[in-house]
Amino acid sequence: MAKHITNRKDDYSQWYLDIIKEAKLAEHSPVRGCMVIRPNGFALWENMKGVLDGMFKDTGHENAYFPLFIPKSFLSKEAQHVEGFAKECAVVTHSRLKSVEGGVEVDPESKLDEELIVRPTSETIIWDAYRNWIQSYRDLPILINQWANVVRWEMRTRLFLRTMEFLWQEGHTAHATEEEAVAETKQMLEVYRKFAEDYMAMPVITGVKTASERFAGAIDTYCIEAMMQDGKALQAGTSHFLGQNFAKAFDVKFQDQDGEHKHVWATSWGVSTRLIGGLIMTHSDDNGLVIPPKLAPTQVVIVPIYRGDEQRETVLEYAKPIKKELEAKNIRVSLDDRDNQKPGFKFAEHEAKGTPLRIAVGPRDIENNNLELARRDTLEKNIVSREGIADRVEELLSTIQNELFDRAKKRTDDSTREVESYEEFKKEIEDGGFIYAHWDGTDETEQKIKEETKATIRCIPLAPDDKTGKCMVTGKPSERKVLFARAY
RNA sequence: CGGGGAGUGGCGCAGUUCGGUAGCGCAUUCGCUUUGGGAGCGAAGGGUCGCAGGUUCAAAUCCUGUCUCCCCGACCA
Repeated sequence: MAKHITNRKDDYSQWYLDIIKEAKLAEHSPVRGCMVIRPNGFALWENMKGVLDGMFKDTGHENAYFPLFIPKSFLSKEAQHVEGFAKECAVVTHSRLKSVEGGVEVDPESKLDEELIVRPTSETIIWDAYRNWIQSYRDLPILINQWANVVRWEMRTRLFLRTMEFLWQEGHTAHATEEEAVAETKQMLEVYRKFAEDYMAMPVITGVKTASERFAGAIDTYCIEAMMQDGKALQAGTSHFLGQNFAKAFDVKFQDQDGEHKHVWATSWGVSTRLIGGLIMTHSDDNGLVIPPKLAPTQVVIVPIYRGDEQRETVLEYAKPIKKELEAKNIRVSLDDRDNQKPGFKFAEHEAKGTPLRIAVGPRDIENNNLELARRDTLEKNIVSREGIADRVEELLSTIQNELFDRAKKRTDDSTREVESYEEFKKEIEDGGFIYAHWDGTDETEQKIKEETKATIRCIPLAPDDKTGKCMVTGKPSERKVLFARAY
């Protein structure tokens, strides 16, 4: 049998690329570091967007859109923010091309007075707008999200995980009080956790970033961290408490009930197409992509099996009502009636694409009033009765969703250890996974660990931990263990 | 920016050591047979061998230059 996907353990990078290629999710573009998202990949993204967007609206947010271009001067207003993004910005300097012999060149006459930056994130342009929108405490809070593309001029890229241009959502909120902004930050982190775990079936650890890993311009960066099958961690979403940094930089004040003029409090939060990379690396196997049912563009595929035109008609007539029954339950189902591919090819193809359930019907099944039901996640096949198929499928989709999470959770838990000594840490980190260890809270120690072991502090978990101890490196007192891993 | 690898029909590759005028698999098109795990046979179409110079009677192959992509690092969602 032809096999197109590399073994995971053999070469994880190649395996990851094979999955994307075989599932037709995306491919490299002619422009370095950019990505063409193919229809299969985009359909998945749209489903993810749909769920997230609903969750944002449920928490009182609304969508808006801000410009792609940011005047250079805006980026220089918040010192830390510039520091963080200056090194990776695409800059527009001219507005015209002109024809020359053999092609076109930039018209030097069209040089812009002020260069434009292609947004690496939209805090600055949004806060410039908020200044005009906010006068009174009655104008607050502002709870806005935007779906957009951003550009970060990365040195090294990987499909979905890090591309120069990527799609994301960025929420930007403004509040009258610190407490409210902090609550918003935590609320959105919880939205992300819920989405990752309940929809992507990807277990995550929630926590706060250390100072060195913090978003440029934030007071606190909260994050969700997931563990991939190769033992590396993936930052899957961030929610930032920005304090009054941007309000001060863009002079955004409001008059409070007490008549005082105050700077507003801010948050921002985002998740990106990187989530697709996380989804791939969490569930896929050596047969291809595995998509959790809740997000799968196609949840069930029906593959007819027949010999000759006459049988084809019979089988399709048997299959069509099944499709209708499933659709009546809002199950996303497709009937693969292509006549130019054999069933075996279709089986393999739908496995590569990650369709959660497959129903095969042929003369044998019709005769016995049966169907063959195959799970993508476990590759189990069962002959089941035609009667009550819709209920069975509905239940099975839910089972698959839950079991995908349980398996990923077990894998994550199994890969999570606690260590006491630095020696032990150095040894354990080689096996990948999450490691809890004591840390003295200093930047220097964190840096030293990173240089010596390539491991970073993924977060200081929100989950309570009252076990005090001593830093594994310096022996200085530590209030709690923090989460380490090598990361993407 | 450092280290490694690669550019040859749409895709994946062989051919380069030792120059002789381009080949294989998949895909595509047509025909017939097939269809319960990536079909078989027959026929056909499709490539100025990344680009630019040079050596030579002759260059995918040798020399010089150059561009691009991928992987591993540094940087980062």
